[in-house]
Amino acid sequence: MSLESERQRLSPFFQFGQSVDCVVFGFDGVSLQILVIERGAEPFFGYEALPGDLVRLDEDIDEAATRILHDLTGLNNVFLDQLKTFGRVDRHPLGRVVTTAFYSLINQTKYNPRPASWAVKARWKSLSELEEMAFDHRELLQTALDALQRQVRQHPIGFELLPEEFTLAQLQTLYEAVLNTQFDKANFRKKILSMEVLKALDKTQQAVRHRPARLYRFDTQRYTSLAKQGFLFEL
Amino acid sequence: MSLESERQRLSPFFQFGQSVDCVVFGFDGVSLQILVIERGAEPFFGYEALPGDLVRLDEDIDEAATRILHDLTGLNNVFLDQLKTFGRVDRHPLGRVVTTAFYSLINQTKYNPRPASWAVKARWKSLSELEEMAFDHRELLQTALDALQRQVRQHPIGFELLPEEFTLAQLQTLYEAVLNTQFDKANFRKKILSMEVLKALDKTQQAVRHRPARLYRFDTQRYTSLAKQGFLFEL
DNA sequence: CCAAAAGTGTTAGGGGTACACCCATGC
DNA sequence: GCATGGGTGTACCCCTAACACTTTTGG
Repeated sequence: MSLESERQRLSPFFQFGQSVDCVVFGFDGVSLQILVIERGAEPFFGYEALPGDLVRLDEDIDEAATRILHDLTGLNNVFLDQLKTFGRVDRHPLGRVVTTAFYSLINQTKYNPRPASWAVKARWKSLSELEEMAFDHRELLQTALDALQRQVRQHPIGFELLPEEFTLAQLQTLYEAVLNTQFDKANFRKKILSMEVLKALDKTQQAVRHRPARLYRFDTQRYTSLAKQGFLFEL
Repeated sequence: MSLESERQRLSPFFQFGQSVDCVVFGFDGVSLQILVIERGAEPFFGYEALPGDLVRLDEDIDEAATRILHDLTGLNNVFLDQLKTFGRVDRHPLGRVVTTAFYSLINQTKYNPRPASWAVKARWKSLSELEEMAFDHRELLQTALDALQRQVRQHPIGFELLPEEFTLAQLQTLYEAVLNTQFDKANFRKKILSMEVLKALDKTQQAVRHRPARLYRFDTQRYTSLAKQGFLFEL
């Protein structure tokens, strides 16, 4: 059987739509938030949804996710990772659309709202504020949350949510918000510092009415070289 | 804009093919193996490939994976988990095909070879025996291996690869093969037994020319109830 | 008795937990 | 000085790694 005859035989299968949806996490210093848009097109016009779009025929799936994130936030080089693909037959009213969910962590201090063509507006919402969502987006979100809680303990990705310079207390608050737990201050500090992936700066907080905290920066190079030697980030 | 006009506007996007590929792991008592087929159709006729097929328009993606596995092995209710979706524009010569990779763990003693329509034949190969593979299947395989090594340490999935009744030595050998390491016998036993997820049977090995080992069985119920209380399987 | 693998006990050290305490700043 | 959070030291406990040892079978 030739390539061309196979193409003919299989052509009825080529009727899928492929989309990409992004779960974008941010942190406002107190609680974990996600970026939602209000849909500006049918179906689910006016509903809250995750930012996403159909993938173009000449576009890699990863590229599509990067494009969506850039259109929405104006940011490049943000943390972006594939999560899972959702392919229930009836998940989209317009036809057979398979969606691949991505999750992204962004530093809220760098965020520039930029409603894209498919969105009326975008805004941050904490998890408790969320209303009904379009499609199966609630399920995608829950999957992303589970993944984040798993990943954040085993990979140094929490830093993506903080400003480049941060205090250990901010870092601890972030972990407590994401994991929904409490850590002992002394032990948290010892653990994170013992990994030697933070660079202590000669700077402190300004204008606080208590002893100012030292600022730190995540040392990407150091982490990369440790990781090559088998070092595992944990908790 | 109505639903119907949206359907019209978006129809040019609905030209994707969606496929599913399965990385099926097995264990022969010595080393980790995967199930490969020899392709019986173009493209890549005659090449080794992962078992997979195009998803039908009226079929969920998960269903397609289950179908493929059943057609190939005759087995139902096997461990099957989604891995990752591969969507490079040029990954398939016949057109734009996005594939979702799954990985599966099966008990080789239950396996019934059953070459499906799309395969000339299926066979077990250890990792070192693998030759060039069709499409980007080598990449899918590597991703599956990484996932397996991560998952097997944090979830009690190794048992899926063993007979229902097994010795602790078999279990240790399995872990050593998957993770490519060595464990101290005494410590391995203490660790696994301390989790209390194995049921000790009043049976031993037969016809071995040394002291016969006790047989164990994974206690699914026990694990489920422990997991609900926050217990985490580890190593 | 010997070989081979099953199965157990002991010890030393590292890492985590709990908790008490001191330090620097603004007001 | 006081309130507020930053930052540190210590004692205990458990888990783990390392390793030596005993047990049970077939031949």
